[in-house]
Amino acid sequence: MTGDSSLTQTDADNGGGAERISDAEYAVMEALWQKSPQTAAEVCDHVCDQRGWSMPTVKTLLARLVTKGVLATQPDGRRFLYTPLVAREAYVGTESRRLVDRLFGGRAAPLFAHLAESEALSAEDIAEIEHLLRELKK
Amino acid sequence: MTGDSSLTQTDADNGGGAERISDAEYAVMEALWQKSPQTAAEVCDHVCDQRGWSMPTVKTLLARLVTKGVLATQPDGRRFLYTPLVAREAYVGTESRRLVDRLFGGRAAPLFAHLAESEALSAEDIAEIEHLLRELKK
DNA sequence: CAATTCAGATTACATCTGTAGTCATTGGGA
DNA sequence: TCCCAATGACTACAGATGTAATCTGAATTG
Repeated sequence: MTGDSSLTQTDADNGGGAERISDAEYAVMEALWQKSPQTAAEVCDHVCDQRGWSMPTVKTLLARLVTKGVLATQPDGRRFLYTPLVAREAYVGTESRRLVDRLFGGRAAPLFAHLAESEALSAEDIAEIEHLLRELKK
Repeated sequence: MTGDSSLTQTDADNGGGAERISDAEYAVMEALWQKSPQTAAEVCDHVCDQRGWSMPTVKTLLARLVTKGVLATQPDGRRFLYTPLVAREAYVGTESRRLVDRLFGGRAAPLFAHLAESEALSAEDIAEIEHLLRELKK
């Protein structure tokens, strides 16, 4: 399973999975996680308004993400199609764990407690979490 | 209640509470949250080994934190005592919310679900969370 | 009282980030 | 066929960050 199709990935962080994605870069990833592949122009349609960016900015961010090895490019005529190489799930997982590790000594309960205390939990959230707990105990 | 003691705070982010604390800076804050006030040397004792830093590095970080308005200084003879101006609670709250907003659309339940799925929840965590839930419902 | 030393202040510098401008190429329409 | 418009590549540049060296002034000590 070496060459599926023709996605090109710049060898960057294969393996460790470090390569942090910055705030601005994250916005671009969001767009691509919602739908991919997309051209730079399409990505811009999704984010330029929202963030007040111009095309060059998006181009730069896309390029950086390719360099970081989290986006793959695929030539499509004269332009490129961009596809995420890391799943949103993975990213979200890494970031969540980072936070829990840093701020709560790796324990999730204190985070939960904190959210509860700061009233960041809606009734819905609570109901949903109870449900999840029941699932977990099965 | 204007002049309690003689803490000096550089006017920086009074009000908004933005002023992000960087990763390295966070390590310094951790030390001061554990015990304060402390001198630069004491802080270094706590973090220099851990992070492989030298005194100058700690000094720089302390200075930046003072500029950012999250540390207060208090002269003590020829040196300074540093004290956090923002509580750990507050910081942790802000950062948690940031994550939940960015990654989970502001909902805590999906975060919880994610932690559950990725087995980041220990049995202890679960028990504790159940307990918290019961508290919440009272 | 002078020299050493310690602490803060200033300066340094590479990299990362945010945000863009400009250049060069190339496919498509006049 | 030739020029224009679109597109990726390269360059730019200020501010944040990580990490530290050096300068400077004052306290300690012989």
